[in-house]
This record gives sequence, C-alpha cells and structure tokens, in this order.
Amino acid sequence: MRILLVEDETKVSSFVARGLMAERFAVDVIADGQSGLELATTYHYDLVILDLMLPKMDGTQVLRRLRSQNVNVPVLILTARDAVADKVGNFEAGADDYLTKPFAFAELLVRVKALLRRGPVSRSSVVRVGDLELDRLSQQVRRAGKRIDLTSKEYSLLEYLMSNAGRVLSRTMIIEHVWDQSFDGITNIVDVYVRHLRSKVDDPYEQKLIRTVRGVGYTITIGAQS
Amino acid sequence: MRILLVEDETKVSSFVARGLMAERFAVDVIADGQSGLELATTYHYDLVILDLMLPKMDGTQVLRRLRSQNVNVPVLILTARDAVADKVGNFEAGADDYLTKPFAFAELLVRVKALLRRGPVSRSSVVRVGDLELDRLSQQVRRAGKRIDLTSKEYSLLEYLMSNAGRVLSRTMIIEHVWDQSFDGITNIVDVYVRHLRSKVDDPYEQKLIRTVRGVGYTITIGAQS
DNA sequence: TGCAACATTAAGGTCCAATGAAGGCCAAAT
DNA sequence: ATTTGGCCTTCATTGGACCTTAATGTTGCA
Repeated sequence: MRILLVEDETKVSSFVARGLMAERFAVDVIADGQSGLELATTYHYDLVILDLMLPKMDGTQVLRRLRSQNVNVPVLILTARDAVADKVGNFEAGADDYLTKPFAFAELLVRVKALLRRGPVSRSSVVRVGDLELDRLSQQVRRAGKRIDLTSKEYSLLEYLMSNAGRVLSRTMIIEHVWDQSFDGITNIVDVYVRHLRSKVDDPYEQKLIRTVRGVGYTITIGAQS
Repeated sequence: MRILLVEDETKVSSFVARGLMAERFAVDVIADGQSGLELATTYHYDLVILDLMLPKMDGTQVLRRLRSQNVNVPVLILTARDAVADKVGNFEAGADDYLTKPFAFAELLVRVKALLRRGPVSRSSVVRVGDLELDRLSQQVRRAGKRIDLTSKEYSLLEYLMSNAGRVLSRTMIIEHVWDQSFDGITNIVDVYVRHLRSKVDDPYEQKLIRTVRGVGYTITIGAQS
C-alpha cells in the first residue's frame, strides 16, 4: 500500500511517516503543493494525506486539480483546528475525510485504514491460499497454523501475490507495487525475494504454492493450473 | 489504566481528558463512532466513556457492536438528553453506567472509579505473560514469583505492552500512550526504555519475553510460535 | 545442443536497533 | 541555598539484520 504524504512541517511529517511505515505502508513524503500534485498525478497511490497550509500551492487547490484530472485516489485532509469554515468547501472539492491538528496518531491510523478499506478493492482482513493465511490487520502470516516471521519486503511481496492469488504477476508489476518506482534497468531483486519467500513459505511444506510462469512472472495458487 | 473517550464536542472532551489525565489515567480521545468502535475492538482499554450523539455511528450502535463482538470492557454512557427511554435501551444494550450532560467532573470521576473497581477486579486485575505478572491495582510486577521494582515510565511501558500482549506495538503508538506526546521529532526514547525494561525483566531469565519486530516495533509474548 | 530465463548463493553496503554514557531536571535532604 | 541522588532523556557508537547486486549454477524450450 502506497501513501503520499504532502506536509511541510517536518515535525508532523516525520512523526506521521514513521508511524505509517511501522504499519508497513510505503510512504512518500513531499513538502510542497506543486510537487505533491505532480507526484500524485504521475504515480499510483492508494491514499493521499494532504495538509492545507502548504508552500507553492495550497492543499485545496492541489485537491481541486487532482479531481479535475480524474485522479480518484482517496484524500485525507489535515488542517489547523480553527479552519472549520473550509470544511464544507473541501468536501465539495473532493476530500474523503478530514482531520484537525493536533491529532493523535491512533486517530489518523483509524481513518487511513477506513479509507483504504472502502477503496476499490473491498478487502477483508484475512486472505487465504490453501493452508497459508495472511492477516492484513495484525500483519501476521501463518501456514498450517504455524506463525511465519517475514521481513518488511517479504511481507509486502506476499501480500501482493496473495491479493492477486491465481493471477500471474509480471516482475514489472511486482516492482511497481512492492518497491519504489526508482528501480530502473535490470535487476533480479524480485527473483531473489521470491527465493526468500519460498524458503520460508514453501520449502518446509509438501505442497508448493508459489509458482513460476516462465517468460511471464509469478503467481500464488493452490495446485496445478491451466 | 487506559480509558477511551469517544466524544465529538471538543469542549467536553478536552475538559474530561485533562481531568482524567491529572488523575493519572492514560486517555485516548476519538471524535466519531466508527473510529471509536475500531479502537475499542483493536486495543485494550479498561473503560470506555461513550457519548451518544456522535458523527458516523451513534453511541448506542457502537455499544451494541462492541458487545456483539464480545468486548466486555465497562462502558460509561454520556448523553445530553435525559430521556428515560434511552436509558433503559442503553442498559439493555450493555452499558454499565449512565451520566447526563451537563455534569460536574467530580461526578464523572466517582463513576469512573467505581466502574474500574468493579469491572476489571471481577475479571482479574492481573495480567500474565509466561511467568511474568503485572497487577494493575497494586502496580506490582513479579517474575517467577520474585518482585521487580520498576520506575513509573518503565511500569507504564510494561503495562501497555502486556495489555496488548501478542500484538506488535509501533514506537509511535507507544510514545502516544506512555509519553502522551505527538509530533515530537525523532527520538529513541522508546528504545532506551525497552532496554531498561529488558535489563530488569528479561536479562536475568532464560526465556525472553520482549521481542523486537524490525521496522515495526515491539511486542511482548511467550515463545516464538502459537 | 545452445540459448534464454530462472534459481541459488555469497558478499557488500546500508539502515535500524542495541547499548553505554553523560547531561538535565526535579525533589528530598542537609 | 546548596547538595545529593534518582530518574528521564539525548547522543554517539557499535553491532547486526536486511536489502541489493552480482556471479554462478540449473532448468526449460526451440
């Protein structure tokens, strides 16, 4: 899950970014409105968190332009407490939710999760493939009831695979979702991480779930296929 | 002792929260019903104070859903109306006590303390993880029967960890709950206190209970798997 | 067989957590 | 008022886990 945080106060942004990263979100932080708009239109994010008071271009305007370009990503607005008057205006401009500073991180997190749940993929908390299950809420992975510890990247990769179980995912798609777009040219990072995953998820078990589709990519699925 | 306050009027919530904090309770404030329900089901609280008039989901419904999910935390209802009809309905829905606005803080405090005395005690004021036990009433900690002296911050941290045993808590969450501060720059105070705790709680013993989850946070749990 | 795609392993760099020490602050004692 | 001691917090260093690259081995397909 990618989140774009547009916020210029470093105190707030480092605090929020840190917290979200601990929740295994991939977070990009940018400090001014113009760059924020550019990033949000260029790349795919699952959520944008947008401060209203920004240098270069204020949040309301960023939001308006986003919507006018048909970017339908959910947007969570941050603003100072007394700016309640703006509230109506911002919902009209296309905001999905609203949070006044100062706020507790727990509160932010609850809203973030709510917005992501409501999003295009109606996602239940637990995904299952055979006897392998992944809980998005507690971020725990089990196979045959036994807990499996994964690193951050390993987890992201598995979550992406399982969210699209049965579908074959190309290396390019995997890199875009799990890694930053900064990966250019030739790298075998996906292969390596598939190896890591297999060693933890498949190697100790009889039935293999992660399957290579030659010339295409990888998929996770139960049993033989097509 | 952790209290969740679900109240959207900031006048009321800041007034109540401040008062309760002065009484050494750890208070989380949240302004809408949906988020309140989510927090109450996700994290452990000793008491929930619930306003009835809430945005997104009203108090009665929050209460009903809590109970239907077998969350047995004591709930104190606040309401502006003095309609007796609601009163009965809410007790049926699983409320433990009732207070009509406006109220004096002293009055609230009496009820809070009564509920806390009655509630948890009937279950147990002791939390256990392996051979480590923490008594929230006497604020005493023992491991393998041997008493462990903790400072105030160390105790708060351990209480938070143990109240959410098995769940991984991020540094951000820990800072908010134990230090009551948000938006602080980068600090490693949590790491340092985990060290203090470990030196008293884990170092002298064979089985380590406090576990680091890299990139995420800390958790207290027995053994590796379950 | 030969080639391309994939698998596997090892090694280096980078980043995060663990740790020890020192300064600041407050309260109690002198 | 000054001193003392305990606790809280910050900082710098060390150590280790994780990420990424790259080199080599293996498999599948024309």
